[in-house]
Amino acid sequence: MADSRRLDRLVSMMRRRGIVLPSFEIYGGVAGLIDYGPVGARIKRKVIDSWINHWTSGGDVVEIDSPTITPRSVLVASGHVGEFNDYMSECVSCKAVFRSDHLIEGMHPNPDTLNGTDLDSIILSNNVKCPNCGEFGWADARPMNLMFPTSIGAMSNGREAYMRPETAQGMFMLFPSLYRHFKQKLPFGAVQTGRGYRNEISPRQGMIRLREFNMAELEYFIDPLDPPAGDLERNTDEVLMIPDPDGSFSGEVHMKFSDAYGHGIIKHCTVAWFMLRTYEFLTGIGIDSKRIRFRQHAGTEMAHYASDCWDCEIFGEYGWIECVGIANRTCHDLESHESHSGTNLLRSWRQFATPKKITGERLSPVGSVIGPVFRQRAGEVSSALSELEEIPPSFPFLLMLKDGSEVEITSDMATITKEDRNVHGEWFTPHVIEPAFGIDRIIWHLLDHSFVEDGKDEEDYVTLRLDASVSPYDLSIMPLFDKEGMVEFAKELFDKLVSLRGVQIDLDTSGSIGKRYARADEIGIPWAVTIDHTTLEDGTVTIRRRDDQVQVRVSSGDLHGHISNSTIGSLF
RNA sequence: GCGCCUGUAGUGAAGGGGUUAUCACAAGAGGUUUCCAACCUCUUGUCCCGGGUUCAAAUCCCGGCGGGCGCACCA
Repeated sequence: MADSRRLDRLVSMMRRRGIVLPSFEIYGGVAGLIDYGPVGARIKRKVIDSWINHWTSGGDVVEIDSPTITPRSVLVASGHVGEFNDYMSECVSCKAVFRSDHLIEGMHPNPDTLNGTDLDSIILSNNVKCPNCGEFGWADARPMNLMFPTSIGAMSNGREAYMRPETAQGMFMLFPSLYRHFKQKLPFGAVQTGRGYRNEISPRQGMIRLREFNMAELEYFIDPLDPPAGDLERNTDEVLMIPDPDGSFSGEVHMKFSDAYGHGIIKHCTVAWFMLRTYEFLTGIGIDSKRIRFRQHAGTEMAHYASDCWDCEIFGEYGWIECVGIANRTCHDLESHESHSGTNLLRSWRQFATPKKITGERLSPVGSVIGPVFRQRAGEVSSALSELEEIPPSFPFLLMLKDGSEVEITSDMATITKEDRNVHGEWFTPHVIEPAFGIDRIIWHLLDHSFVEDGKDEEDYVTLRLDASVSPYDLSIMPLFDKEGMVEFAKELFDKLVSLRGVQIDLDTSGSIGKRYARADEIGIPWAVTIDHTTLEDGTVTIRRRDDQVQVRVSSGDLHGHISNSTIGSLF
């Protein structure tokens, strides 16, 4: 954060050129909401497309898309309703606000399970002091809900719902379909990009903390007994990592991913693999590798669902900012959704290498006795009997039914049968490894790292050195002058090139040629094609490389081929 | 949410209780020009919103909204 004016100039440029701007500005604006303008929206589209392609090109990951409106019950099961409903207490003398459960740390075994009244009485009876001013007066604890509530249905009695705080739940909901799609074989994954919502208390730092934000998440489902990993040797960069300070390593280390896993810093091989893939993605779209680091969460700051967690942080004008979270969510989500929804569809079958021979004893209900004794409940009793895993040592005994009630079973109600059977496999709940990307934060750092100012002729000349994969236009076409048919030639060339699939061309005919190069450089267009007199004679054009202004001359036919193959760089 | 600072064309700034609010760059039209923000002419466009004080408010006061920083919160 050396030059605070650089931040101002970057933000000004982003507004002026239509990259990122405040939303609803003519009505005064809304904190925490931003617009991507005409140029920014193209950059964002390219970043998201690169991201989806990065994860799905291996064939084991598919893209899905699910609603942002999410029924309350889903978010109760996921833990978000509890987690995002913290109570806050306000000091009456200095107006400072604190999380109520943090104030009574150590005074109750589970402070985060308490309601407002309980919290208030514990605060009162323990004479809790305000950490800020030292006074003892507290206002009633009030819930702070970071989720946007809404309701499904136009009338007031609609079903309770929230705008999703993350996209991950959509992938969990779709697990049965994914399981079928992948022929019932782990591992597999699903990605989703889209909006997430968090009603932040005070959004800050431009587009870093937003109330509505773009996220991109991958949920990768694995067998915990057979965790997959790719080739960790394939990237040999020494990457900055900050291991859990409570672990055996402390401080910073520079290490290859394979070594960090080998030394036990990264605990899970799939997590290590996704950290490597994350690093490849970020550097691939132009994030400076020297400004990337991975930080392991300490046990105390772990999100409620995660058992091991790494942040990928990127350094920019706001310091180190978390842009990606890579978490081992274990079986928490799927298991919780199974129990809350009452389904048993969120599991996977694990085939044993060799079938296991089970020999054991089982109770067989005697219908002729159970029927007359239990009447309507006879069916429940019978199934509970045959599902008993351990046979009680003696009769009579008490049998617990599904509804929690107990019945007495006498020896004439069941016979003991021996059974031998082959078990070929078992059902289990898959574990989930989740890389979650904050797209807006990544775009910010792309712009930050690309924003280069150099004083040509004592002027601030701005070049956005975006990687071609994320630049808003593939190239800019500029007729040198507006005469002798140069503009007409440029328009024909434009029409030919934009007919190519996915190619975006900028056509700029106004102002001097130098001004047009400057305009194109400022929004990061990597190539500028100039139409000049020679073009009119032999059909060749010049291509100028943004980052060093070097030009080459090619036929317009060659240009066509190189554009469609994204191989313009090979001409230089 | 609290405290301090702050809000003037697209961007950056100057000014300021009283005629039509100023400048640079940017943008548009035309001219000129044989490749890096050149030049000439013309043009478009601004005092965050609401209330108050006043003969008169963009200017002073209050509130809201937005922005920056610190605290708190959050990942």
